[in-house]
Amino acid sequence: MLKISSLNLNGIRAAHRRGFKDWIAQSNPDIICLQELRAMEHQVPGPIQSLNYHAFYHTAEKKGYSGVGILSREEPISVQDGIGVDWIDQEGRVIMAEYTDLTVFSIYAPSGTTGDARQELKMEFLDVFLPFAHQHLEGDKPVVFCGDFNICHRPIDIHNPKRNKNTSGFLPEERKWVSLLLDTGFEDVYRRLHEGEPDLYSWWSYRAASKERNKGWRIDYHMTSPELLDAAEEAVIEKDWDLSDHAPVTISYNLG
Amino acid sequence: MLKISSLNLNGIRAAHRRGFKDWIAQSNPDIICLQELRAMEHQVPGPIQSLNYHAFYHTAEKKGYSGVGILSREEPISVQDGIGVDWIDQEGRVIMAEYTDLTVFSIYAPSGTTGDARQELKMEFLDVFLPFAHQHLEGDKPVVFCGDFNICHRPIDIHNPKRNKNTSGFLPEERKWVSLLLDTGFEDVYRRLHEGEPDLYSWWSYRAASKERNKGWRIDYHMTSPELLDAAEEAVIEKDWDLSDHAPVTISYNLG
DNA sequence: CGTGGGAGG
DNA sequence: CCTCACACG
Repeated sequence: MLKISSLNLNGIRAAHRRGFKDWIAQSNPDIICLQELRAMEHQVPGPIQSLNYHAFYHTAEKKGYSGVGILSREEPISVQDGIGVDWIDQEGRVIMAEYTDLTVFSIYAPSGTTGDARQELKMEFLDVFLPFAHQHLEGDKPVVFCGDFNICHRPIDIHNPKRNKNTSGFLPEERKWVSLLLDTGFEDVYRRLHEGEPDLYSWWSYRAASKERNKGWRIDYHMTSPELLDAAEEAVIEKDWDLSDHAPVTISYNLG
Repeated sequence: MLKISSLNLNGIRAAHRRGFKDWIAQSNPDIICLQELRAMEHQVPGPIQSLNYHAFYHTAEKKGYSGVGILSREEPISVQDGIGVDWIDQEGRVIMAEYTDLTVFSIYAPSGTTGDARQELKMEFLDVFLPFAHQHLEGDKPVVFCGDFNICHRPIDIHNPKRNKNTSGFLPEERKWVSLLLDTGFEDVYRRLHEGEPDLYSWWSYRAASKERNKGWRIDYHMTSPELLDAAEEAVIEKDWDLSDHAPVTISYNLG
């Protein structure tokens, strides 16, 4: 069994203070895909650097901003940063680690909530991501794109679909993009293992006590090649931990 | 008896969180001279605005920076902001409240620790302050200039005089300025009531656990006209409170 | 509401 | 070390 977690940390230093190490000790994933490090590699807290994981980070040029990483018990065969577009790679939004049996990505799509300019860049990221993802889907290894896509797919994935239909993260063109991804070979494994179940979210605003009222969004995904859906045995959102405004999305894959 | 306190708050909002109201309730000064409000008047916490004091503030134009104020149980006859020099008055460093029996100032001298340019402005402030103070000394009412002068007068007023002899706040020209003030009619009342007593400080750096080791500086003063020295009965630095990096300097005057 | 940076102390 | 303003989410 291979346990893979995806977690937007909202600052690896803050998450460390909130018990990131305790969560690792308890949940014990084989691979952890991290987003929003909000730190340079040398700023990662020592206790996290000392964990018994191989660690790879792709940080943003801007300090305290974005950044992705992958931790894994097994040493990867190769690691690759970025997607090949300058502005995206300067923001530290894509990292890949290739293992013997599968390839893993940690993905952090831009947020569009701060204005039109950023929303346009978000759509540009999605446009660039789609062929990039397909190219890796056509490789001969199973592949999983874990991460914060900053999009809710369907009304069931958001606590208030009506009120948010014009909100970045739940816009028709964003939702269509996820549908397209799923119609062209990818599987939203968490949802496939929880079809029709409402109130399952991975992010809650820090405002207005959203989490205790479970007013959330499901914007963190494992987007996989088909064989990983078949391999998936359990998918959980670990919302009892308060590591950040996101919860870890953890899926156990039986790679046989 | 008239109890007057001087306190650099290092942010009135932070001081409020640290128990400013509790200190007032317990110490119960008649007049409180405040420095470093680091807030606009509308940002002063409601519970402080609701205290049974008349409150007057002279804030800086720059947000979150400097600012002085006077709280008093008695309503002043008049209040005056500033010293008549634009850059000083834009920084909110001087406020006066005139009462029936005395005139009270709250003073916040610039810090020179951030570089030569600010050190020069500090000296300019001191140059402007001296004739301003003397002009009020020659009025017919007792006068007290309470505040953070950002200068230690003598070796006894600082925990490490040798190491700090070239540090802003303990420079020869700054120390001479205080001597000049005291040689031309003003009294450092706290020191006069504690002649020769070492280890009495009003400020401790937040770094290196300075306060618990009492590695401090005495930079907060009541500088008074001579009749107020005669009236002074008790002078205490209330260092048991942790309201900011400064402690209240509280003196009880018997105005007969 | 919360994180991180940076100025100012 | 601490406070505040600001950018970003």
